[in-house]
Parts: sequence; C-alpha cells; structure tokens
Amino acid sequence: MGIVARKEKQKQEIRSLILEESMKLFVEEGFSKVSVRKIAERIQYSPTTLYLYFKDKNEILFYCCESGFKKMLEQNIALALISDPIERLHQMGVNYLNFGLEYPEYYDLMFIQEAPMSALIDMGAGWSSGDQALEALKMIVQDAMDKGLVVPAKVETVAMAVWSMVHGLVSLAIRQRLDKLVPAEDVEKTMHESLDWLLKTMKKA
Amino acid sequence: MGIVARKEKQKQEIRSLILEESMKLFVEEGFSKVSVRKIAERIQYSPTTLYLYFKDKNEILFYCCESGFKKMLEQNIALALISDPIERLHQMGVNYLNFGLEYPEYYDLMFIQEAPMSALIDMGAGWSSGDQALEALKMIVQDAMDKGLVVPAKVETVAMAVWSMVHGLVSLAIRQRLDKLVPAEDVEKTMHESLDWLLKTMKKA
DNA sequence: TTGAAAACTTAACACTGTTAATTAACTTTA
DNA sequence: TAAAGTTAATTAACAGTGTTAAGTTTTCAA
Repeated sequence: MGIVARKEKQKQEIRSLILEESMKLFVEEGFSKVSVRKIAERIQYSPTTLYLYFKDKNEILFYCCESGFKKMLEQNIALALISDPIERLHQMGVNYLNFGLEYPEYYDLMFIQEAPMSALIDMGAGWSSGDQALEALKMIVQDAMDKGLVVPAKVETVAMAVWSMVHGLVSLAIRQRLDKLVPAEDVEKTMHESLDWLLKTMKKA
Repeated sequence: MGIVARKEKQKQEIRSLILEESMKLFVEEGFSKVSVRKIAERIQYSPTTLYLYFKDKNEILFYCCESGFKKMLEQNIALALISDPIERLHQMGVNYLNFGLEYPEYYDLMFIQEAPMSALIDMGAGWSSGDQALEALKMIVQDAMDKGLVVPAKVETVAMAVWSMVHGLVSLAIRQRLDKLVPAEDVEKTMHESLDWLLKTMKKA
C-alpha cells in the first residue's frame, strides 16, 4: 500500500503546484491574463495535463479563491481580542477594505468574478471558507444587538447591509468607479470615512 | 454640402445599428457571449467593418453603457416629485435595486466590468451620464443635511456610503453571493430590507 | 470617363478553452 | 524476466476570440 500512497501524494503535489503557479500568475498579471497555457508553461507541463487534475479552468480558479479566503481569515484572528462588538465589527470592516485594496486580484476572484461560483455549482460543493466568514459577521451583529448597542433588527438584514457596503466600496474602488466621486488620491481615505460613518450611525445613541 | 451631410448621417446610422444590435445581443445572451463576429453577423457586415466605426470592442461596450445610464436616468425622473429628501433618497435606492435586478447585463457593464472604463481612459472622455447620476445623489444628500434630516457629515462620505451599499447589494446579488447569506428566494426581499434599514438608521431621530 | 477617396471584405496572426487520439511510463501478473 | 494492463502525459485538432494589413469594391468629383 506504500506505492499507491506515494502516488497519491505525488498527485497532490502536482495539484498544489498548479494552484500555486496559477495564483502567482494572476497576482502578477491579473485575472484576465491567466490562461491554461500560461499556467502549463510555468510548471513545464502540457496544457492538457491540467485537465487531468481539474475539471476546467473555473475549478482551478475556485481553489485559488479558497486560498484567498484563508488569507482573509488569518487577518481576522486578532479580532477575537476586541470585546466591544461595534469596535470588533469596525475592525473587521477595516480588515476587509485593506484586504481588498492590498490583494485586488484575489478580491476579484472571491467576490466579483462569476467563474468560481460556476465551478462551485458544477461541483455541488459548498462555499466553505466564504460561509465561515459570513457566519463570523452574523455573530458579531447578533452580539451587538444582544448587548443593546444597535437598534434591534433582523440579523440577516443588518449583516447584508454591512457586507454590501464594504463590498461596494472595495469593488467600486477596484473597478475605478470611486474616483468619479472623489479625486483618486482621496479614494482610500474616503472609503474609510464611509465605513466609520456607517458604524457611528448604526450605533445606538 | 448636402452630400457630405447625408454621408455623415449614414455613418451615424451604421454606428447606431452596431450599438443597437450589440445591446440586444448581450441582453439576450449575456456580456461574455458578445463577440465582434456575432455582432457583425447580425448586422450583415464583415467583422472588420466594426473597426471603421469604433476603436475596439471596449469602445462599443462603452457606448452601450451610456445607453444603460439613459435608461437609468429615465427611471429617476419621477423622483423630482418627492419633496422629502430622505424619501427621495430612499426611492432612488429602490430604483437602483430594481434597475440592477431587471437589467443585470446592463448593470454588469455599467458598474462591474472594467472594459468600459478602459475605453473611457483610452478615449480621454468623461463618464458623462454616470457623473450626472452621481451629482444627483450628492445633491439629495446635501439637501437632507441642509434640512437637518441626517447627522451632518462630509457629503462625499455619505454619498459614497449610500452608493456603495446599493451597489454592493446589486453586484453581490448578480454574482450569486447573497444567497450564501439568505435563501435564494429571500434575497430580493432582504435587499430591500437592508436598504430600508440604512435609510431608517441614518435618519436623525 | 478617368482617378481619387471612401467603404468594405478577405486573409491572416496570435491567442483562448477544451476534447479525442496517441504515446510513454510504470505496475502487476504469468 | 517478459507480457499484459493501468496510469500519466503529450500531440493534434476544433471552434472560437480580438485585431491588423492588404486587397477589393463602391462612390463621387473633376
């Protein structure tokens, strides 16, 4: 049984190699520039070999996406130290904005492109890491309500509102729409001000 | 000078024909399915002819985008009848959500894809209709502040917050991310609840 | 009617994702 | 050890993409 195990391990190594190199590629050159042939060339395999390890290109992107979520969750570990729910929610938002602005290519894949979601549907799998992040958000909102820090409302409604706002900020920024509202050099600052404004506004007086 | 004028008119007619058919195509089959060759086939011209009327594909999409903004602005005409700024802002948001959900392909082009913005940069032109919509938004926010209906803050900050939120809602919905937060059949309803929540929350007690 | 200018097309380039058929490599069995 | 079987990887190809250069047809003025 040692041989079949080694073979399995080798297979996993090539899978990882494909994913690693794909990620490098779209961090370097952007999502639209990633092609199956380019990935193949980097790992010195023929393009069709990738299809032995993944169903199609979307599936490759889906797994890249997963690793993006891991990156994001890492940033949020320190949140547990913040006891005040509002302050915790605020810091979570700040982390979200920073992540989006620092890794726009990852963000694009995770939340803007439809490719990874199509793969997800084809695979019948779950949005595992994404769901995890959303659960964390809902729990913070719930916590804030329980402690009477925000006006009571349906948790999903508020969570959706908050998520949509930070996503809106990041995705509009990434797609160069926000500089239609304020000068380019003020975009990042104003994004944070908008987030601050929301948190301040939703905080019960 | 009659002849040169007629020629110019014919040229404009073909331009319009290209744009009309392009728009039909991506409303029918989606943005990603629109190709230069498909457009050309529909209008019974060779693919390369399109390049006599537009610099590239992005430029075609840019002009389609423009017509999307016109569609959107039409929906907002009735807003002028609403005197209460908060109520007007609310209705503007509702219109925005409805537009996005009703014409997801247009919305995609106008606010999600980067192609039209690239064209805009190449052309050195302005985001004319888009700017107009944003001005309208800022004015309403300003109005609400002047009348003491919301807590004073920088107009750009609040406008950005509101726009980002509705954009976030629509774009996450279009890309099937919101059904990770609530069941698919509840998405639209919850989107509206989130908008309601924001407006209620920002309204000065 | 001829010649220039404008409008349009054909052919081609360098890509894209993906599949079927084929070869190379390794494992197991006789 | 040699043959058979299995797995891994490749080559060739298809049908599509945006775009450019060169050639053809049409239109109009002198």
